Amino acid sequence: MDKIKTENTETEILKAAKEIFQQKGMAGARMQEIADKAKINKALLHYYYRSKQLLFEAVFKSAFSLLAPQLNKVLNDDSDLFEKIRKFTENYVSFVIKHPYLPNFVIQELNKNPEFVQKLRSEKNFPSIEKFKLQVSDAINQGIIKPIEAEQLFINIISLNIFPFIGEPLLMALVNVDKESYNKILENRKTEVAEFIINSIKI
Amino acid sequence: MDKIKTENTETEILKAAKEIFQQKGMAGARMQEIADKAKINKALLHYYYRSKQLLFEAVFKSAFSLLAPQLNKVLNDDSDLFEKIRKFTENYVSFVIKHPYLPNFVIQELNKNPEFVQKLRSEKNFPSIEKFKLQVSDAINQGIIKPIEAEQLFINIISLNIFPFIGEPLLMALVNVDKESYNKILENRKTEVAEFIINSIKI
DNA sequence: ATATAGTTTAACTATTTGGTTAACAAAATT
DNA sequence: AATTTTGTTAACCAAATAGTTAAACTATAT
Repeated sequence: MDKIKTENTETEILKAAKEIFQQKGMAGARMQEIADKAKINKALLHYYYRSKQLLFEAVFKSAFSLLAPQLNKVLNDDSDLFEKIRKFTENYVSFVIKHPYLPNFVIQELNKNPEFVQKLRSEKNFPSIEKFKLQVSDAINQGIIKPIEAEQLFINIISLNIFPFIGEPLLMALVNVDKESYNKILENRKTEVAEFIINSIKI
Repeated sequence: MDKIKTENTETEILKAAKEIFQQKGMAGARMQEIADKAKINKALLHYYYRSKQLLFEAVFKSAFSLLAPQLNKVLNDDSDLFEKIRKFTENYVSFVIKHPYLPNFVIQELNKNPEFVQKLRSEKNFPSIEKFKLQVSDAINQGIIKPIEAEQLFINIISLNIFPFIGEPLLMALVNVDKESYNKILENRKTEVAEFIINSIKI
């Protein structure tokens, strides 16, 4: 089947490109290396994706479309605030174990290319904070949590969950543990982080 | 003066190299661009630093030696735990405003080159967590704070302080504010973050 | 004044790298 | 069965890029 063969090749390329781009970034990635990993000729990369830039954009969009639903779990989920924080924290660790380089990749390339954000924003499913804001102010009015700006709380949640992965090599060195122990620490954070946040805001 | 002239050129190169490497990373930086920024011929870069790799290492070490004392403020300062958290948080924001690309640069290059950590570890002034551990367990024993592992608390402090800068483009988009408003949010974090942490752990 | 050591440049080289071309192979279409 | 379309490759090209060389220049010491 032609269709199947094509789809396989195209998927193979995207898979290989993801690995290389996410590990080395746009600037550090080499088309030849991607071709090798996909076990095809370099010209085929250009046949399917025209240029390094376009291949990169395909990888980037695909990465972001995996990350966005994760973020939406904090922002646009209907569950109760505390429950939401607990679920997100628990899920996020599992997510990053499946896609270890992904969050770092997205953040890194956004830093080097802040105008990308505009492109992402216009797309559907781009996470919005509005609902979360309402939920936080409701919880404050109902006396469930102490006054805090929703933006600050959101940044705290995201920071506590994402940074331990992005800063892994640095944190491992500072905390002075090996990979195995660090993984245990991360595993513990599945519950630890949520309780840390809830402790801070609950009345 | 010969000496002064040499030192100026060498310093000019390092200054230019810092800017370029910290913004674009090892892979994205171009020797020509560094030479242009330092207003010298490209051959002079090699005269003073032999290779891109060596120039990069000079920049990296210099960057880390600025970051290390900041981290030591949480780890090896003598002040009281709460006071320490407040001071660190306050200082860190000012530090990053002075060196916007620095923390991201260090973390990014460590991710792409985890073996760098070994080189850094052996150097003096490499931050150690031991003192902080004692301080936390003392505070727990004295009933000042709830039980928490020092490692987890440390990771939380660092995450809450560093990530808002590293994730700036992403967070700005998610929180849906412009640069000016985001800067205000960061400014507020100077006190906000410390209180968030202390609220969570104090009894 | 002159030798000497250090500094700087223009021009060059070798290699890497993204991208192209032309020929070939395999399917799909007629 | 013939032809068109799609997929794949080896060989090639031009631009970019790290690094080199040799000569010129500058300042200091002799």
